[in-house]
Amino acid sequence: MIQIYNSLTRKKEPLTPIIPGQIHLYVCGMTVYDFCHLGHARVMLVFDTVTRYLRSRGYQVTYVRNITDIDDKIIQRAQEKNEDIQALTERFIEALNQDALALGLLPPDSEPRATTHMQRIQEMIAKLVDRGYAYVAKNNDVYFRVRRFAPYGSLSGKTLDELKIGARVEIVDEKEDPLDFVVWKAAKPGEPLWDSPWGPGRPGWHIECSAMSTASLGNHFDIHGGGMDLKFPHHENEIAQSEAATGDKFVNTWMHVGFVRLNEEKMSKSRGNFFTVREVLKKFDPEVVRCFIFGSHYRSPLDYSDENLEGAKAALTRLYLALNDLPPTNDVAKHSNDYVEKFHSAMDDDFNTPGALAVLFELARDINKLREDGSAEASALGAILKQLGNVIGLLQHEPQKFLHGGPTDGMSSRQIEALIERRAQARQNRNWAESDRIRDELKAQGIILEDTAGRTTWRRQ
RNA sequence: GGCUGGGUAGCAGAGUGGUUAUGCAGCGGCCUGCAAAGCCGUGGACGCCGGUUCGAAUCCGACCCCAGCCUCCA
Repeated sequence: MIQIYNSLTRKKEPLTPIIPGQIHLYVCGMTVYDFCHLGHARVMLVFDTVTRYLRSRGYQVTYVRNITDIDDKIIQRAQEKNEDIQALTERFIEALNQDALALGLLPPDSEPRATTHMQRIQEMIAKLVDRGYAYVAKNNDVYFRVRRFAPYGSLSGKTLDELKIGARVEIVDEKEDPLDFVVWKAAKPGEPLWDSPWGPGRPGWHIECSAMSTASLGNHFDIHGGGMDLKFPHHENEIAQSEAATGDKFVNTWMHVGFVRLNEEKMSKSRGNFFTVREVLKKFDPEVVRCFIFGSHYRSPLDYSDENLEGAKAALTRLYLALNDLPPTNDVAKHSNDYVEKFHSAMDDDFNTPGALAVLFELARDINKLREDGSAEASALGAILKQLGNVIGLLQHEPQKFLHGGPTDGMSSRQIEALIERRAQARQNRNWAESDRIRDELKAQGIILEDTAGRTTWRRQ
């Protein structure tokens, strides 16, 4: 039984699909005015793995990840750069696609964009206005009437009065209540606009996701995900708008991914303390990034540092070393089900990837042991290791390709192998001084040699 | 101030009312020309104070500390 922690109830709950065997999943994706950083990568990797895992367990998953391509920040950035808004968003959507590909993310089943959902957005706003949940203010903005929606605050655990005490919201005279939020913004000079029954303008951010998610997955769907920082107000507002407009329950399970931190501080665009995906991938293999992200639970904070990435690399190298040079086999390992069950029980428990990784390390150890005993069963266990690794997007390379991979500015394979050949001759002549000199020379270039079973293998540090 | 999440061995990081997490690092051994990798063994932990219990790091209560949200943010 798969259990997922639901932010709405603050409890782990059994996954019970609305339509048996199917999971409809919506994730708030990027606002495209800059490159993805590691925080975005974490969210995308987590839901990539949620999707992969649920599919491996037999669910038919529909994974929708939206693109916010109209928003204050985008307009602001376009003005700063003196660039056309659409040119700017297209540029960063292309960058997003490159990063997603580099990270080995499965493409979502659909990637709706806010700008292509204007009709749906306006239909929802019209319903909200009709039903008295939203009102047109004197400045022609349309606001959601927060006090009209009784459950408001249930996701974030706040009451309206608590919110009011700490309110930092912009005071707009036109609002009936300072906590009311905008669903349609009247056009300002120089800003992009769409015609609407309330005059020319553009949608508020929150209504975009309400419209895109319900358009893609129906009024009521299984899982909605995003970063922790979206819980309030974004997701709280989505619930209010969607349920007020459709009259249906919106989402069963809310999943929120913890922050990536840098020096104990949240990594974020507004603070400017972030590493982009492309910067990190210059230094580390995408699977190393995956291994780093999955080394902690998706809801916990995760501290980025080069040391921690190096640790993930060492861990992943251990797994690949266990798989390296295993002869192929069609045999099935005797105890394979034990490992698979253990892996599943970790993942079934709210996607406990660190627990799942621990099973992979157990497998690696048992493979190494069987190898030492000269048992042919090592290969069969290797197949299980690879299969389970693949479920979370790891161990997809040929082991040798991973071990030989790394910075492309170093020595070429040919140069390395020539030196290994020279060293082999020295060793044959029991010229240990020369042999060790060559090994040290390679070490200085980040190449590790291993003499095993009468031959020498190498890998990049 | 309110709300949310967290404090686990040198570091990272799961989990659990009594029995090995796991990875990196340490120590001892095996293997090796020496290494590396690997295997075996091993030390070291659950923020503080109370309570419940035969037994709590795990449950309950208070407290301290950290991060985040309450304005845009994944």
